[in-house]
Amino acid sequence: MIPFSAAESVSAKESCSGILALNPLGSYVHVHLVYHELHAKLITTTSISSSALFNSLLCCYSDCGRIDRTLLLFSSNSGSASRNVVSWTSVIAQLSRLKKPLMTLEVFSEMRRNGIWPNEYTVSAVLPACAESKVVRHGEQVHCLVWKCGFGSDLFVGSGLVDVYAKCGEMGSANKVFDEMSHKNLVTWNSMIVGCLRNKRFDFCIVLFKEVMRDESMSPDQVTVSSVLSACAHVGSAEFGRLVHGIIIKFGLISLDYVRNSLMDMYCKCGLLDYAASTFEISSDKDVVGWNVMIRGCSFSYHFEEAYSYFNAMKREGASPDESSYSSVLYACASLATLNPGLLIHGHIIKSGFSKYPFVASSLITMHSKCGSFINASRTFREIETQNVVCWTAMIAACQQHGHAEKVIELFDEMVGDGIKPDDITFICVISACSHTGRVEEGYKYYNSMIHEHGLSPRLEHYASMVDLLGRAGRLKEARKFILEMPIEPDSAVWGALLGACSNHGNIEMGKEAAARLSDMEPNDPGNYVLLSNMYARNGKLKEADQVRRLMGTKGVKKDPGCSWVDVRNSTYVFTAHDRSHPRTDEIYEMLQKIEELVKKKGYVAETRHAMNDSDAYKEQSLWVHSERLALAFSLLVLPCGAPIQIKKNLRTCGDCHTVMKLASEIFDREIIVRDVNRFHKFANGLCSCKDYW
DNA sequence: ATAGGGTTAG
Repeated sequence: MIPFSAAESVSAKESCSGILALNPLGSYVHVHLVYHELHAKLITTTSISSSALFNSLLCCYSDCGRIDRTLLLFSSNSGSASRNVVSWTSVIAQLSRLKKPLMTLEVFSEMRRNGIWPNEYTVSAVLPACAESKVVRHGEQVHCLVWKCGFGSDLFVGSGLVDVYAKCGEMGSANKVFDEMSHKNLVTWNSMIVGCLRNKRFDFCIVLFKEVMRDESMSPDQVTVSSVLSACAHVGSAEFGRLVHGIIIKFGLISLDYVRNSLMDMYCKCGLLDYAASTFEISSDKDVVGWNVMIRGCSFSYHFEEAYSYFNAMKREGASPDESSYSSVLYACASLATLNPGLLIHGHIIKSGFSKYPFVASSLITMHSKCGSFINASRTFREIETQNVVCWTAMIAACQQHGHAEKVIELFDEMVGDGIKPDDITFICVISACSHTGRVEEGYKYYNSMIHEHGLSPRLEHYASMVDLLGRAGRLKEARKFILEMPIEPDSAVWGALLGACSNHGNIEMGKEAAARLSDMEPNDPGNYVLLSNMYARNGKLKEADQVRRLMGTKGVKKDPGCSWVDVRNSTYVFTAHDRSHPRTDEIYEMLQKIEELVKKKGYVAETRHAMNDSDAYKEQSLWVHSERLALAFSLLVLPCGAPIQIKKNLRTCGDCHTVMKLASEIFDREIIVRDVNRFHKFANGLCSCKDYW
């Protein structure tokens, strides 16, 4: 047996470090074996009495990425005097770096129970774990220790404390620590900027950034600029974003992936797709996040086809899509509402094995649902191994979208039975389903259970859904009372729901009140004027209706044109009202006339309440050039007999058109569905040649 | 020590 003195061991350790330094990559296994031999010798010779030796060995295992070994070595020496503050700190820092906040805090308090006081390094190691735990109490306790030990002026400790308070949402405390720090460096400022970002204080984020720029002793780094760009994206300030772009170039940060991707994201979210694209073009090596920013970014500007082609370009250039890429491209496919591209992506996902990821799976469900295939959506849902809330909610939404209200409730109960906690969006779907099918009491029941059983506080969207629920059922007074008793300020969606209900149930007085509130909030929103005008028109007050329309004219408020589109083979054909741009327009109008005759024979009478000028004949005529009817005529003309017809719309379809579609479905004996897909979806007027996107 | 992209609704 070789006698082993502490001094010899330390030098042995140093030679091991030498090996590690010589082989920075790839030889961890080898080094690890050397440490094992060393460790074995130590055990067989003597107890590890030197703390320097003990701590070195702890560090060695850490360097080899063997936290299991570190913990084993550490706990097997629990009685040893060599476990000093440095060894505790070493273990704490390792656990903290591995993002195991609860274990880190557990070891930290065990250290305190052992009567060991932390040093500055221990505190800076444990603070990220406090931040990660999101429990402010943990941070506060460490803060107390900082006071007791007098570490308050340490730069690392101070920056760590700012970070803890900011991540726990305590911006007041973060600000206080920040202000009281006598020395600050860029990391301190960055922690504060990042904190504001996380707490949605975007304006303050920009203010702090300006202060960093004014201070000549500091230069912004990639963290500073990425964070401030994210703030610009959130407030939609392209002007300041462009300024930051200049600063990035000036400080030579443009070559960094992080920075470029944040810049592109900012431009996308501010609607400047071209700027984003040209920044992306100059990247020599495009990483996966960059591609993802562009794929998602196109959808922000409703350029869904472009999003799809970015995805294809990404594959062509050999980059590997990740979960984020698939979720983003599926969002674009869902918005296109055309099944083909979505099916192709689904194929890629199955091949690459990504279908088991919940993010991807929920996007798949939504894509199938919005592209019209409820069966595909349910099949996808059932094939997921572990469904999370978002998957369940996506499926519940799919049932809602396809009019299966009973299934919504069935699924919701099943989900809760499976121990999955519903979130705020789940409840919006469930309440909407109740609303559309007149289940007022059930809707109320779910609303109350959301608050009392599931501990969620209602947001504006929930209030709007509840007003819609009551309003649709004609319980207008209750709906109004509900609004007045809301604990938060109602928004336009809430008042809009009431106005819509007043219009449907002919309560002009209450409708006027809602409209007045709406015009205070959104004086330039065309939808509100249309709602009000329609309310007057359908309740026989044509003069007032006309006045509202005139007011729109004088104020220069314009309604977006409605359009409908159908997919035939690999092309999408778009129609607006009065559209005559298609080469087969004559045939389309002939077919339209034929439909009109046939539905009239079946007892159709035009509902002319909405239109308000001139004679009934004129009003009826204007109904017959609605875009969905043109799309219907076109589909009957070009699709094979018996093939189902799916018409998509960007705006809400009127009741009269629904009647026509229902009758036509009986007459022609085929499935005819009109779906309101995406009210933001804008196509160019007339025929849309859909290029070679799919 | 601090940092970029994503899922579900209307």
